[in-house]
Amino acid sequence: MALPDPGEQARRFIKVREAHRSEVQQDYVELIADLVAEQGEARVTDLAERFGVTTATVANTLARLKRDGLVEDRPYRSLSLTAAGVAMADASRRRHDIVIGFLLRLGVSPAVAELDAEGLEHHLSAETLRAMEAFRG
Amino acid sequence: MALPDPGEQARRFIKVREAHRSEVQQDYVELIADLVAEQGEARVTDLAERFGVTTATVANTLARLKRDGLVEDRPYRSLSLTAAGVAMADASRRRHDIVIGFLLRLGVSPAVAELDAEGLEHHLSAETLRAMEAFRG
DNA sequence: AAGCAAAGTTAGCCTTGGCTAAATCCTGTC
DNA sequence: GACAGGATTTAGCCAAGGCTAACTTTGCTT
Repeated sequence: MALPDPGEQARRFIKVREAHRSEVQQDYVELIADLVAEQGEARVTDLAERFGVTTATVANTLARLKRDGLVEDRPYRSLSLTAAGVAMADASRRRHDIVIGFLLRLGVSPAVAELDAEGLEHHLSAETLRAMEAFRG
Repeated sequence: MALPDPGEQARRFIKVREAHRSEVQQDYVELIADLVAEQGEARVTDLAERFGVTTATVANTLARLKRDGLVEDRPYRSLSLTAAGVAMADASRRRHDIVIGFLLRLGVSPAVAELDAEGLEHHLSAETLRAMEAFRG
């Protein structure tokens, strides 16, 4: 078990740190899209309840999403996504579904599949996602 | 595709945030253990190079690891782990190897397996790890 | 044994993403 | 049409984990 080349190893960790930076954004746009689809609107209170944080934290995070052009800036209005936000939400949802389906076929229980998918889905390369899609029990 | 129960969904996101908090610590103890095993010692410069950060960042992070009783506090000396640090490193390495082996059997290329494993390994429940161990091409 | 280069540490800054408390806005009810 | 209460935002705090720049320690070389 030789150690990897230092530069190669660094590239891996840098990749993980990059993934972390967009994780929260992806989770937010995905949940906003889901709420709009299911309930017609997404409110700050809903996000706070479902993420398990305070509404102040949601407001803080939304400010970054607005700054980055993912969420419409309409204070005191129901949340909605920009075109870029919708695109990110679609990609996130698709990936989320692939991971869930894969874990279920692997024999993981539904509850645990949903639990693990939430953390897993942000750290999968295109190649691994394809392998998961191709996998049939 | 109904939305999950709000409390259930919150528990998932809280779990991911908890995992994030120990990720860096696990990566550090694992790399320190590997370096000691392969090279006889682990130096701050090695960690910085392999994580892709500055030595100042490593020193900063090591201060937290020392505070938390995972790394021996011996300034200007080669790094070594406490008993707790060794235990965490062993668990991390075992999990890392399970994930790598699983991805390879799934058909993912070695380079991508190493890349994805680095992000993946911190978000797997015991059940999913068992399923990955049991999986044979 | 001195000096210098490399290694390590410290100081001070930034962003992210949590929090509480307080202020502000909106809305339904009377 | 006022107002109470719920929803939202703002202000100010904190820790983690990045950075640069400056300083200290170590250890090699001569």
